[in-house]
Amino acid sequence: MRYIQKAEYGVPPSTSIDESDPLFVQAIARAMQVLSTFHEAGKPLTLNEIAAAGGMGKSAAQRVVHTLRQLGYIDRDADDRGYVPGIRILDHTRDYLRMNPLVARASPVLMELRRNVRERVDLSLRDGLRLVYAARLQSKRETFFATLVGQSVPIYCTSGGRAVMAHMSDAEVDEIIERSVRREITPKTITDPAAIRAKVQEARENGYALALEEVLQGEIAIATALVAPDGTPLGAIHIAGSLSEWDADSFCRRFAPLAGEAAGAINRF
Amino acid sequence: MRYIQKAEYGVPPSTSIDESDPLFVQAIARAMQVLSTFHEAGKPLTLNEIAAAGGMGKSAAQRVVHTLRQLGYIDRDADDRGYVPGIRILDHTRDYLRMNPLVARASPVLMELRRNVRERVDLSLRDGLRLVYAARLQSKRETFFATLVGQSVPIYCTSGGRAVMAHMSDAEVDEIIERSVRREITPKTITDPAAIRAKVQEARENGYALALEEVLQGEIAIATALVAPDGTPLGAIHIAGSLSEWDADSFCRRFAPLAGEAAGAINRF
DNA sequence: TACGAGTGTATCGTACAGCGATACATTGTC
DNA sequence: GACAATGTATCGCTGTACGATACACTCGTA
Repeated sequence: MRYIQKAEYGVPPSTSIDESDPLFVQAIARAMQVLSTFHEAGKPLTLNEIAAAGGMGKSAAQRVVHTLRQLGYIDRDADDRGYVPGIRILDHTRDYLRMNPLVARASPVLMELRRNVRERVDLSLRDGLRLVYAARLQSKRETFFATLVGQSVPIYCTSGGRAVMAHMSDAEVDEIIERSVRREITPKTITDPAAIRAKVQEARENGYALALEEVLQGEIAIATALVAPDGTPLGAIHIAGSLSEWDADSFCRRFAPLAGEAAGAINRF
Repeated sequence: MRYIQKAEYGVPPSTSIDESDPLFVQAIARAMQVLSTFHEAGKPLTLNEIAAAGGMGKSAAQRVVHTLRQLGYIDRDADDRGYVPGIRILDHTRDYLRMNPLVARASPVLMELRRNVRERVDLSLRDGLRLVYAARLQSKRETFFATLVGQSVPIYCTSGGRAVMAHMSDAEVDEIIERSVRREITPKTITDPAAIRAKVQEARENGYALALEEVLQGEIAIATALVAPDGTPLGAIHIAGSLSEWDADSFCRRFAPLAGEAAGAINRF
């Protein structure tokens, strides 16, 4: 039985450290930490692995896993060889998507956009230094796992990220660049701060952002930002295609106006 | 700012009661219960509402919410009017989908199926008395919210549910029918035990299950079961279309063989 | 077939984490 | 301007969750 690679580019948590907060319930934190262990996992985990990864004793892990299992948030693997995330998680997924007003507003527009664009269309939301995909409308050729809800990518080297940064002050942009662990995800990934700033500036001028093979070989993507009424960027709309079918110029000429229209429709309520 | 209806047909948990289990950490249970409060919510919740819904005191709710907020599993509403689920939830969504072997195996087949079928294609997984949608490939006309990952439907009155029941013993089927809270979700919903058993029997003979407007007006759906090597049904593949474009006969003639093929391809590893 | 290293499970006395009542500060609604 | 909501903070007591340890079981290997 094969399991899918982790392949998570963005830094997951960052969750700034919390200590000696009288309202902070550490049992809950541990539970979430145990669940988060799976972020790094490529296969079902054993109790000891969970304990080790979470920096807790075996007993603690035992209790937490036991409890989460009772509740359906953790399951035994089909072959009874380890623990995997449980299906109850999906209930919360639905709640999140349903109660996020941006997703709610964006969705019909996104569907409409997908009708006019035969390429992949995504909606991503900003979370710290990364963008998390909340809705993904696949094009025909992709694999499902390239388009998972919940997948996240770094801000510094993606079209969506740059679209978002374009709506920030230079200071904020610098801070993001600074705090991001920049690495060459592909050979084409731009990691140099000055170069990133230039791409952001370019996005400001064009009204959309462009990224070429910076996260995935052969992929071209453009994005436009979704902003709150006060101008704060909240996420982005992406259109992604293959360089085997498009060159950068024609891709932009064709899709930039559509992406811009869509973002505009969403941004003015 | 509008929020999406809850519209959850299936009974969410069932989570059999647990008492005085020495390994059971109630703080964790409370955390999950707080998160589950959103299942029933149509709008951002206040602390008091959360406390009341969870049957806990205000202080307890305060601590739990505070903690979950620190960790990113709960956020303040955009207008700062209440609490909503946080984005960190999506990270776990990804883990679940990625580490579920059935989803992994089924996905490519599903994509292929969608290519040949211009209608909506879904993958659902069984959880007790309900089916939870794990992957949804929209057709052109639907709204996004009709096709949310994590949405769940009852087994007793859906095509997928009947496909699943078709692979169970009569006793098991009866138990499901018995324990389900059967109500007429639409006027066409079949709630009579004998009638349900007949539909299951029909599914056994045909190799696929059919449901007409039992959950959604105007919707026709057929489904085939996904089974474990030992024969236990784990979920189903659905193809759903509109009765404004199809009559039942031609829908089945056209799609039943495709659905059968797809399920077959998945079931033999 | 016997070993041993790895699983998951069960038990138990103790300390301190989390409990809940209560009081306060802030908002916006009538 | 008074009121009924909201979210926030404080504080002693108690019972929950802690972690060490011992056990049962399933593997793969020798």
